[in-house]
Amino acid sequence: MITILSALAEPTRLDALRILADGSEHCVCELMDRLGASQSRMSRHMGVLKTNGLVVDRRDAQWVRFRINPDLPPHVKALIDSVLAAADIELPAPQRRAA
Amino acid sequence: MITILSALAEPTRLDALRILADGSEHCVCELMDRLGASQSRMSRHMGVLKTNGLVVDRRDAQWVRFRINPDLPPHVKALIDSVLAAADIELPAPQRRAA
DNA sequence: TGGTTATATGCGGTTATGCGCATAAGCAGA
DNA sequence: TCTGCTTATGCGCATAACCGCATATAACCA
Repeated sequence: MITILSALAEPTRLDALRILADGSEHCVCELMDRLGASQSRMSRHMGVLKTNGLVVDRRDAQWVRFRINPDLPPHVKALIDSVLAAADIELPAPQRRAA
Repeated sequence: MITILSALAEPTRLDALRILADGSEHCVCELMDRLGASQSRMSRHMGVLKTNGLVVDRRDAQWVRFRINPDLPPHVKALIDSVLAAADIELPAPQRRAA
């Protein structure tokens, strides 16, 4: 639990998880681009998420595709959902001008 | 959110929160004793929880009584509940011998 | 005032974490 | 095989986190 919380307590990792939370696979290069992270930084952060069992990866030609670990224990899945939901509330939805 | 997760990602702090989760007040000395933590360590960890708004304290004679912040935003309260629930599942209930 | 209990904090040391840079390793296509 | 694209990793650095020790602060009581 401590290691899971530590893994979640880092902005780039949390952002990556949010992207992965759509349920589909994303390669490191996409995450780098979308999060503005350097290659080594992104790779290491994904390594942390993988080591802690939060994500799984798969080699696909030159790419490595990450997705949320589909075999996550239910209470861990619930925890991640709580974290992402709380983070969504914390950053208020982008304001758009009234019409 | 990151600061909250960081605050939760430390064993002594998480254990302290679990004790506070009964809803009542607990002084630092009680937390020290129950968690086997030194005085300065316990005081500093409670300071972190306080700084991050997870708990509030109150001077009561020589004691300082801590309790979960009653004004916690609902999504943060839900997050803490998820964490404690997940931690409870992770450490299985202590086995007791069959009769 | 002086002594006791409870809590906070300054300081220094050790370890952990995050980063960039350079480079290695894996894969595909010419 | 050579080249290019993608990802992983060794290394060193800077900073943050955590700890114990000693001391300061606060409240209580005699």
